[in-house]
Amino acid sequence: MIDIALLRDNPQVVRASQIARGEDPAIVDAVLAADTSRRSALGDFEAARAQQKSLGREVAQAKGEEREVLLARTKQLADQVKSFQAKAGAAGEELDSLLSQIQNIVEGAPPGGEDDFVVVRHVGTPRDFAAEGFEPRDHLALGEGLRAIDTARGAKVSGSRFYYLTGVGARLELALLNAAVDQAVAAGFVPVITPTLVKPEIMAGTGFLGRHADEIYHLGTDDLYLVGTSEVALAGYHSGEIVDLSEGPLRYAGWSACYRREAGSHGKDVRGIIRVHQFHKVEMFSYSRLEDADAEHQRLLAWEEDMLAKAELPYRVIDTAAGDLGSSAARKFDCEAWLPTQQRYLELTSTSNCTTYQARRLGVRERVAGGQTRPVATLNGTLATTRWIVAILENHQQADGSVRVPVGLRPYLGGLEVLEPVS
RNA sequence: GGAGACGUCGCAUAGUCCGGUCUAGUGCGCCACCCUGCUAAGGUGGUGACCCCGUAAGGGGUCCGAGGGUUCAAAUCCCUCCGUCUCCGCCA
Repeated sequence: MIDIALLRDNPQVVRASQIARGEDPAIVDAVLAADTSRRSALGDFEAARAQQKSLGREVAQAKGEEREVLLARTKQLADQVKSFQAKAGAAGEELDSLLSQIQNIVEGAPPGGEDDFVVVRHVGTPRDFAAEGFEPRDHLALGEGLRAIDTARGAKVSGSRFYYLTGVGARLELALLNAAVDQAVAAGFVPVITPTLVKPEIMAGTGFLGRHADEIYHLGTDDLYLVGTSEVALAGYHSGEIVDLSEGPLRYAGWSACYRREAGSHGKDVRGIIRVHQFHKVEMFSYSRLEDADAEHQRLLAWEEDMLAKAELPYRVIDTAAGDLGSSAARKFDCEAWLPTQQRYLELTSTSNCTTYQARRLGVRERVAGGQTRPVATLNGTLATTRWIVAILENHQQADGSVRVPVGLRPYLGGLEVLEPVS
């Protein structure tokens, strides 16, 4: 939810943001009109209600005939109040519905669509497998050789885009996630294991039930949603609360399974575990003051890069274009690791600054000097996911099909230095 | 799954049976000021959220777990739901 006051005072800012995202700017005028009619309806209701209350007090005092006369008047008024209230309610809903369609105001993101990202920097150098004298295997071939990844049985049991991680595969995932949690804790994050089923209002509050609602699993019997990231549960954690940010941002590191329907991605990344329905993720989540949000965003990005350094992966950082931002994000940076067998970069982390968009919907506020409250900013960023296994296997593979374990992960694998194929 | 109790403005609690004087009382906490050479104690006042009108001062409205209903009028009566607790059953 964007700030209606911003829209009233600076409608051109909102229009510009909509245009940058490739969305319809005309909705701004629809909101302004709905706002006007809601205010007028609310005024009618409140005036009538005030009259009803004061008459009610007179009724309580009055006796006999005087009371009868008053009762007749109040009965009439009651109908009027009811009808005004209904009108005001409807006008309010109309406004909310329009306002909630407006996505967060873009801040600093490059204009354009998915392909218009700006590369911020490259870190590390992709290996030259030709010079090393062998053809790199892809992550699934490597994973099968290591008896680490089993997509055939995943499909047998659960369908396409499901998999088993076995042996060193399972251990490697745990190693990654544990390394991520340890790093987060060292940086002051509170580690959290979150619910993965959430109520509709929480899912809607984080902005995931808009355009891409068909990406999300829904349990109809219980009207609960399976989260696609622990961001959802962590954003909901302080919903409806007034939080204290006087000591700096509140930082949580969520550990959870993540579920995605991957509707509309048929035929894309079908091999292996690049794009799957279920995976694990450690996610950083910060509640910060709005004026600290940019700095916090940069910190989240830096922590992501620390993890990538532990995994010893070559990657680039991109500044996502406005048209490719999620509805909640004002700005987003992705870190993409080099994938040798596909000669392309693969997203491993994503950090978004959602400014006050989610907090406004979820009612997360802070108290400021003077006793006033205002919405906080929320930010999130990836520390590790199952997908990282793809990049680690491919980038650290050796000619014999074994895989060198990055030094930073060895403590989490009992000191193991090389993953050896099972013959 | 069954039975029962409970949910009030930071915390604790009154009010609910019997609807209007609740414009929600009180204690604690907190804030400001006063007093006291410091501290403690004491005194006075204040003390929530959200929305609308207004430059402001100020005025008005909504909120007693949530949502409906009855009524001229609901914290109070009725219904549904949610949550917490206790007991029983069942399952890990």
